[in-house]
Amino acid sequence: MSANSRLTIAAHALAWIGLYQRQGHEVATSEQIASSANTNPVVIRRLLGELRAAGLVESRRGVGAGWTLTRDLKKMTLLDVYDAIEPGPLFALHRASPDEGCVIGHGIQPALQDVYAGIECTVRTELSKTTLEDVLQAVLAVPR
Amino acid sequence: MSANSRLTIAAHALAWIGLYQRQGHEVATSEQIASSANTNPVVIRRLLGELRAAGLVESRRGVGAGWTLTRDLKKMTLLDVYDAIEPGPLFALHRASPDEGCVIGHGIQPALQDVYAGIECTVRTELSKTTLEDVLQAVLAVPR
DNA sequence: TCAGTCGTAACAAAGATGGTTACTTCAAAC
DNA sequence: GTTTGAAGTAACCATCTTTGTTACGACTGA
Repeated sequence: MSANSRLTIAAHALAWIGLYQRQGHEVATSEQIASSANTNPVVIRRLLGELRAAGLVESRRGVGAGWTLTRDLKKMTLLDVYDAIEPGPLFALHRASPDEGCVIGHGIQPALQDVYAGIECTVRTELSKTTLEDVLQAVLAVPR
Repeated sequence: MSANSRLTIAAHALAWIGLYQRQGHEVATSEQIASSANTNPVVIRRLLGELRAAGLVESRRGVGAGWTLTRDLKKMTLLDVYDAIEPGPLFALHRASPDEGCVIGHGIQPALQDVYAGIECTVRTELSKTTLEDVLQAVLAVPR
């Protein structure tokens, strides 16, 4: 597995809902999205549930239920999605606290924390540059 | 666990060896490093083994055995370490291939691949800006 | 009342990471 | 040649994350 594909699936789902709505449909079902992404509807519902908590999508229940976007894809960036579904940092510090009696053990965590913070900052900046509309247009631009 | 701490432990080990050598010692043992990082010597040997494969450190066996740097910490960046120990990409594509019959399913992977490649590129650039000497100096600068 | 879809719990499978033990191999020192 | 200390490495386990799957309750429009 190595890396995780949650950002990929979330972007897939949002682009799918956006295109579907643009074609005149009101709501998209987790079943439809799962079929396109080749995964299980529950996986989609779980992921969209997190996006809903972040205010990116809404869901309706009952007959004719499904998912809708809360705002245009132009106003949604990959950073919004990332923040909604990725809780932890890119790099972790020590699992167990290093030896405070050792010079290295004492200073290594603050030292690395600064470096890691800088990297996370640039990643976030990069993610914020791409909107889901950019993603959708790039998808549509791929030749068949 | 969430994220992984391999880069952290590797940087810790390299800084430790570097400082130890600077203090006049020839070789550092996995036992000593593990004690400072509060982990198991085998974990250190495994990690240093990968760094050795990348040419960053050397090991000697027999009595008085241990680990040495192959070059100065100034000429070693976090990117060198990252490349030595992190095989996979930051973000993964779909685990199972999406539906090629669907417009989104067909174009989503090339579209996201471009975005992800750009992000990896900036992360690598950031990592290459910090040398292990920078890390060691930052460690030594932390007040007791 | 019915039917369709979300909401969610529960569980399993798989992979990554890290910890531990145990044994082999090596090379310097004696 | 024997001893000794440390690397090399296999094996196993525990934990965590992610993903897939089944099952069933909750909701709501027709």
